[in-house]
Amino acid sequence: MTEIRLHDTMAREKRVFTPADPARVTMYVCGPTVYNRAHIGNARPAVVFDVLARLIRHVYGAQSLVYAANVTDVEDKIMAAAAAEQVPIEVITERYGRFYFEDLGALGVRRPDLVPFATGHIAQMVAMIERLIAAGHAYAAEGHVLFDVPSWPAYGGLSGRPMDQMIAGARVDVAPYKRSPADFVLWKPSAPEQPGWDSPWGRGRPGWHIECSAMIEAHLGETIDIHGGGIDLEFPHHENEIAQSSCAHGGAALARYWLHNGMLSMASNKMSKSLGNVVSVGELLDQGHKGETLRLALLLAHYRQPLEWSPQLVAQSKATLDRLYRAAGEAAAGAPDAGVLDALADDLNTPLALARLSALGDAAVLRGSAALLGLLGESAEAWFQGEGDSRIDSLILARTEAKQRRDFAEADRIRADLMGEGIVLEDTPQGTTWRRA
RNA sequence: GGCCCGAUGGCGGAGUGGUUACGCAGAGGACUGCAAAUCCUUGCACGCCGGUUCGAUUCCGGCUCGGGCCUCCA
Repeated sequence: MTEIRLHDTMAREKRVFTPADPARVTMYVCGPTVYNRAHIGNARPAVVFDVLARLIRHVYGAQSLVYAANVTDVEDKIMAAAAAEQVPIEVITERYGRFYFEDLGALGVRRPDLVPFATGHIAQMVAMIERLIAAGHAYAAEGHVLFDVPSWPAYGGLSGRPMDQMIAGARVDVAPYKRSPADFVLWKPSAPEQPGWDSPWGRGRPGWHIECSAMIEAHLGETIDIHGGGIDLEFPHHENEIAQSSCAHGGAALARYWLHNGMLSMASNKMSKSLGNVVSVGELLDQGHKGETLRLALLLAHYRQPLEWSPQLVAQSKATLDRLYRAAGEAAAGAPDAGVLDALADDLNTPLALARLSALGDAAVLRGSAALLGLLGESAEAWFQGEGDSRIDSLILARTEAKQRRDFAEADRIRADLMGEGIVLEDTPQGTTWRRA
């Protein structure tokens, strides 16, 4: 069996991956807060962990993996978006939740096995909070419930931040109801016009971190194999998840391997809505880029490295796919190449896997290997031509006839006109084909 | 200020204690009516300063630069 090695953020090194139960590998990845259209940076973890899911299924069996990714559908930004449109939050979350999965689908991302929504798990969150209070790790104060960070000495292990230093370094105004500046909210009160649920602490809503802990427990268990997400979630989100889950489970580890993808940048800064340097997946698709081109662009760099998004990156991705599809032709997928598989098994080294992919000579092996990356999923004809076009076909016929009577001026004029439309003609021994540039 | 990560050729991007991938772009050639595609050939790099070593791009330290995070926030 192929040995998978993964870089574990907790251990800060690559470790051999050994699932607790190879027949049921559990993976959880933090998903989106659905209040607007996903940008291409948001798509990176989805694509990266989709590749990991494909790899695990290849190695351990198609039915071996239980992959869950949440949707946060109650959060202050959602409330703000709903207020701006004067609609209930469900209108916002339903709309952007659907966009999210449409966009990811275009990128070839398979829907995770489980997609839990936060609002569907309020009861589990309340129950977990009650257990944390009973265990002495949380306390209620002024309608809030806070996690008592000093009660959990191991806090900070993932991000490498000693607790005392964080308390000393707190630079924001500390809410008066907090016992320690490091304490974080598990539950907060809702004003009458805000979405809320009844709880032992009054009508309110959950804090951001508790939803992941509760949904992981509900769907995957106390200790999962892999927990993933963007590196920007390492602290505080994942640190807080660990504290909540470990304290609710008698100290049991939340995850055995922690994986974090690097950030996508644009104009040399992290792509983020607050900075405004974003480009949405929808925009890119509307510009005519194929989803697969965007997917490959995200896989051109190793997942832990930062990646600068640029038109050149997309162009390179497109050129690479053109070449791979030419090599793949209409072959059916065969068994994947061992070199490609090994590259992916080595902490998802997609750049090395792609280099080895380029060197493959057998079209069937190429198809099968690319499938591990979720690439080359369509026929070469569909990739290059899309839908049939009778107008172009007739122009090609006219050009062929011109060539036959050696009227090259006319033939070149037709070719140049089509080139102006972004249609490239290629003469082969079997006749003339066309593709979009 | 604190914690963490990174620095490879025009661009993207692997990897390695000693012969330094691969892709894109570029150059030359073959092929073509001319192109395109394809094939062949080819130029171009390991941030700076020390240390360890027979030998460092690779290990260690410092520096510089860049990026991420620093708690109900993105």
